[in-house]
Amino acid sequence: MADIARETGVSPMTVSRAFKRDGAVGAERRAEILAVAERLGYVFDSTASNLRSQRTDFVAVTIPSINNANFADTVRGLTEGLAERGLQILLGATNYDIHDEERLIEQLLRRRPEAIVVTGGRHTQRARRLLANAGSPVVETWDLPADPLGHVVGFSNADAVRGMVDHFVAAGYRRIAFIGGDADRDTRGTDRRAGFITAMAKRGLDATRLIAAGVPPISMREGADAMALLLDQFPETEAVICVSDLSAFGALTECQRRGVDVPGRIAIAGFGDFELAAVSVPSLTTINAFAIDIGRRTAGVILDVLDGRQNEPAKIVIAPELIVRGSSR
Amino acid sequence: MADIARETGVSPMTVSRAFKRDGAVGAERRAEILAVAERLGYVFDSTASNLRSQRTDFVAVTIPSINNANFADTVRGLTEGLAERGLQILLGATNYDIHDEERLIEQLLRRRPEAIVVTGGRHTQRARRLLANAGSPVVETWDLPADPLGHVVGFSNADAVRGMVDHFVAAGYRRIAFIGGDADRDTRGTDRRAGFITAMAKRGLDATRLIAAGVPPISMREGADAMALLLDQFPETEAVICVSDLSAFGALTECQRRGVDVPGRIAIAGFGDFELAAVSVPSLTTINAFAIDIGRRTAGVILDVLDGRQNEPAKIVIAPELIVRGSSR
DNA sequence: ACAGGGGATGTTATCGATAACTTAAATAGT
DNA sequence: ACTATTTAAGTTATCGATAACATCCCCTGT
Repeated sequence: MADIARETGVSPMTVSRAFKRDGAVGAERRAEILAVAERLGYVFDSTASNLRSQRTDFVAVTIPSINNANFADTVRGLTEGLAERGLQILLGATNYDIHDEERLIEQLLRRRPEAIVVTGGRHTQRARRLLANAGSPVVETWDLPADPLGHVVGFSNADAVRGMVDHFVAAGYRRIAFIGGDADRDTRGTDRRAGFITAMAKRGLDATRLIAAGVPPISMREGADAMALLLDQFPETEAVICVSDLSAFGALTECQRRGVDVPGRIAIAGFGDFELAAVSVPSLTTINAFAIDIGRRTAGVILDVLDGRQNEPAKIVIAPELIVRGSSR
Repeated sequence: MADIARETGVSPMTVSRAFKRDGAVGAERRAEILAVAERLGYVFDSTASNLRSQRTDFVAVTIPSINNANFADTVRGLTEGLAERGLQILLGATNYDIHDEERLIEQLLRRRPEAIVVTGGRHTQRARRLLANAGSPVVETWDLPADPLGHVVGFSNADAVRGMVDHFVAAGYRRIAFIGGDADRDTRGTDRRAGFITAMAKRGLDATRLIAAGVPPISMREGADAMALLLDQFPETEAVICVSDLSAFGALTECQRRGVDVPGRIAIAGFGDFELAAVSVPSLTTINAFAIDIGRRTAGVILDVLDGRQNEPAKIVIAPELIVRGSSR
């Protein structure tokens, strides 16, 4: 900046102002400064700006995996919502592990983000403390934690699956199974299974047809393997709810390989309304959790908080939508 | 740090050293300092560190879309390879648009990354200038640019599709079509189509069965629409190569909806070896571009450059693998 | 016993932009 | 015509860690 200032015959402060949107600089002078900067190949150094202004224009985001269309959609909604204010996403993946999450959160907080968005409401004790002390707004998403750390934009995974069970029972299915992972690593998956069990139990139905298909998040392949197990172990099953559309699709393909009619012999439901679910043959009954809206609404909350329009912890409840398609009645 | 120093009875410099891996601090003293820091709820402030040390421990990465399993895999490979050195990924999406890419690159360079990884070898003139002047190593991936900016880890998209055409011709197919997007936004998609055309032309085969199915990247749905068009316009087609596995799967489902036998009546191939391709029924013939290896190798190049083990521009050529599955002979 | 070397610690100045304050000029208002 | 207000600059000090250099102490070898 000093070079540009010398070249233009102004003070460095004026150069600094020329690089800000609302900087108090005359229009032609600003144009000249920016032209000189471009000619010299100058690129603004935000590390200095970050330190002095105590603003980084980062929003930290943790998601379980970047290779998941649902979370990617949430990130997209966030990115779009925050871009207009010049806020950049600093993204990290937790690999569905709350200890990895703790490490990641600490790393991210060192960068002094303006806000931090986490996926889910279950964290290690230390992660909770770090977030509470961070001084920046915290938003928990994709869940409705009983004891929120700050703001919440999400829904109850358990309730969503309960809705699916209710629908299946109303449609006449009774012997219903659940396919999920074999550990509590993926807290959303665990909540979905819990929702299945309570909904079945409430109606006096057998809630023990549970297939565990590998370490969460389970893949299409694992969904297929799970369906194979299910057909062997519980051949009388009429319908199966899978923890995600990916495993549901895998399960569907296993039926196709075995010549098992879907939905005639067995109905299948997934979760997440991935594009796959709409396109596959048959298309998949599923639950749309409005992933991109979670991102958009989260961005809205963050902007409101940073602009002082929102002071109380926000709680935005997304209502997942049941989508009945060809894989079930 | 000053507070911790006072509390512990050492100088701030010693506290600073205690937070570095190889800092010259006695083991018990370091433990005491870290304990005091934890008790005070101190979180290291990297903004100051970034400025003074002129190191950010960021590696900037631009990908076309985060909602793509291939690019997500590359990011995963990168993340894993760089994590051991404490390097964090700063990720941005270009939306398959080189003008968005230019803006993104400028934004990212302001953060002074240690290196920058871009997807593809086609950039705006200004983006090229920015990258060339950045002073940090540049790696172009997922392509083999004729005029590289720096390091390259990739493969020829055109050659990969040529290999697929060769295979199809060897398998006896002659009337072969290509399904892709309708614009040159996605340069990899454009290269793949070009590879198809030259390979067909070289063999004297009709290379005009080209279906454009919407703005790249084309979705499963658009792949299905494209297959509908193809079956109407060129009903004699024996095989179709799709720009990606997603569109190939969409195309497959359209055949299933219409009762068109795959591969009996028409063969289908995709690109990318997404999990979908291995699981679907029939499974999809495709090309594995080893996305995760691109990420790993790129991480390797970056570490080599930063450690001074690599001074010349690296050119790492990945050999895509043809995977023949049930959707073709 | 003493030079030489390495490990642990302290001191000082600095990274590069900008917040906060001040000043000068221009414009508006009565 | 003269004060009040706005606009466009300049000055100075600072954000918080750390590079670079200096110091001290302990250990080793001869």
